[in-house]
Amino acid sequence: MVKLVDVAREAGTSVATVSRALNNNERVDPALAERVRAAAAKLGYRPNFVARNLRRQSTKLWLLIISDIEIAFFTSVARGVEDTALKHGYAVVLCNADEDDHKEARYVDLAVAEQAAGVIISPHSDHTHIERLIDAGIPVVLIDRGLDEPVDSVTADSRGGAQAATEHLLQQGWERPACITGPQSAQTAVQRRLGYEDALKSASIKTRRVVHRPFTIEGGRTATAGLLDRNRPPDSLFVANAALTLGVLQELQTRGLRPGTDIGLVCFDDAPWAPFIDPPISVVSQPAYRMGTQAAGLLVERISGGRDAPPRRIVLGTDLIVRSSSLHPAR
Amino acid sequence: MVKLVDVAREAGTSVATVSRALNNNERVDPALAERVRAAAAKLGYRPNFVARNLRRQSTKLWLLIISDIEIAFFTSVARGVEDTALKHGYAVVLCNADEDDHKEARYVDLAVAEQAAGVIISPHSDHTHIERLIDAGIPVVLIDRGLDEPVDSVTADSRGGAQAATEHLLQQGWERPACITGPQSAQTAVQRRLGYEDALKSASIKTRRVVHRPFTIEGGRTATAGLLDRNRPPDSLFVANAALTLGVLQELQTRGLRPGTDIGLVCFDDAPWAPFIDPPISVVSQPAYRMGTQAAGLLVERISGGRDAPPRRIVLGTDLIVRSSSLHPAR
DNA sequence: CTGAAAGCGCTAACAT
DNA sequence: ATGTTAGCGCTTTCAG
Repeated sequence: MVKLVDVAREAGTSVATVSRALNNNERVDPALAERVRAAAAKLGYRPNFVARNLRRQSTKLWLLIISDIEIAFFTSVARGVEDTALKHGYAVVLCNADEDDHKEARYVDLAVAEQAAGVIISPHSDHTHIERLIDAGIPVVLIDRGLDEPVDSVTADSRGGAQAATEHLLQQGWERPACITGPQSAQTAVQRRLGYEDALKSASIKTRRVVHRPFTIEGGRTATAGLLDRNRPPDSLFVANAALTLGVLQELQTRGLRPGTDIGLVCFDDAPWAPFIDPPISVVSQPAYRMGTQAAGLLVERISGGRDAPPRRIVLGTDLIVRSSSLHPAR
Repeated sequence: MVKLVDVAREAGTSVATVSRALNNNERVDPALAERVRAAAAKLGYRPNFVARNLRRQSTKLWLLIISDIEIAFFTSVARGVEDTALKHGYAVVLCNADEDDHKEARYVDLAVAEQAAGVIISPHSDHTHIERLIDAGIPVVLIDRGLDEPVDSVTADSRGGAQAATEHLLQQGWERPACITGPQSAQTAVQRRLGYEDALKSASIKTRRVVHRPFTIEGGRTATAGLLDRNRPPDSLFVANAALTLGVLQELQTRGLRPGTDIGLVCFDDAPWAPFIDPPISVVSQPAYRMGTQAAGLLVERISGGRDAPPRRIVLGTDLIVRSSSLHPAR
């Protein structure tokens, strides 16, 4: 490993000058600086971030802790975060917490141990993790899911989107909707359920038909099976995310039920494949990429600007995109 | 920030003892050790990895550098890597290089600067990055794409899979296939093209009809449009990944062409949505998760075992899954 | 079994 | 403008 002192010797100067020249923020004689850069290049010098970080007591690294890497929504968010981070000189690494408080804790520990410059996280349910970050003085912004903590956050209007989707189903003429949503521990899952119930309430429908499952394909499959095996099965479904939807589709196919003909279907998240399903799926679309850029923007401000500024909560709207799966055959 | 010396004071001992007690690898008096642990807990001590890493000159961190986070294949790989890494005490963070040599270079720099314990990477095209890692003494294993470098790698048999897919198309009775693949710079893209051409050769078909595009939805769309606008358009398509496939589907839908009826279609990668498309898509399936676990296993061995052991190249087989999109209507 | 002290590579006072 | 040096928090000899 070639280090500063080696470069200094090669360039015939001191480590301090080399450090200054290479970080080209201090005034150092242009000719000398050039000699230093040449020496560094010749020796193939690479700064040791570990040492630098220890000395500076700060890094240029963000951790983006998401709850499930296999959900397309989060990968779009990640893109947004990344693009913005890059512009401001931060590197961002992704951590997959997998809807698991334990794994999430591991990554939070990693963030404080590595002295991350900031963290963007879609928290599962354990708010103590967020507090740990705050205690360690690491700026945090929540994404996708808010918490009661006084922290910056960027979320989509899950409740409103769910309500709109359900109302659409009802307007189409479907009469016995059901809601398949994520685990009680995930804020988005309950918000979407609440929005669904808001719509039922407005329509004076008493029967709720709500089922909570993990946000997985398997969860969607078993939820659908359970619902359809009831005495009075639902005639339509509001599904709270794309993974669940895949499971719903699977179970429907198994039973020979066709969305839009035999059963109404609206889903949260506009997955890229939604338009090509048979029939095309009606969805509630979230501005995932923009959520990422906004969260990153908030983090940048929090880091450089006012550490003590009041927390900001950004809530972005959702769009209902009607395709065929939600259309009632009688109309 | 509470540090070792604080814990030492609280426990009435020295930093050395605290360090030993907390890393519980040295022989230290059980009673004292207990007192130290209590003090650490009371003060909420968290080790500073930056300092530890600087001293140890090593970390427990892996970087997984993938070429596109939005491709489901890579997210499955990531799961596999992660699960295995965890078992061996490593934390893994994901880096999205986005099929961009520049971004890839940034993350490679990050790996050496942060002294990563190991790197798993699906290289784009620039083998100098790999060399940089090797020069820095960081164990590397390639995934998805091999290179000529003497490094461990885990890949799928892209060429064989592509050949099988194309032969299947031909056996079905399609006569004028075309191939939509990724950029020339991606090894998988050319391997799949080669497999496609192998099949044509065996069938004595001279017209190649190959188009290279970025591995994106937009790439698939424009490729399809270009192909269909030719004088003698193809009657069937072999598509080299899932993102491209989405674009193909889009363009086909726009033109009112139905796969399996108007045009044959087989794709690489068994995306979770493939069975639910109208009609269900025939695919070549790669064992993504297993590729991840195998790569991680290789890395563990490389780190702990023989640094100088000869490189191992693992090639996993692929499966052709026939659904409806590839079936010829005349049969 | 425990403590004192050196030093990982770098940056930032401080001195010149 | 440049050099000298202390020290970031930790681990690990080396003494005791």
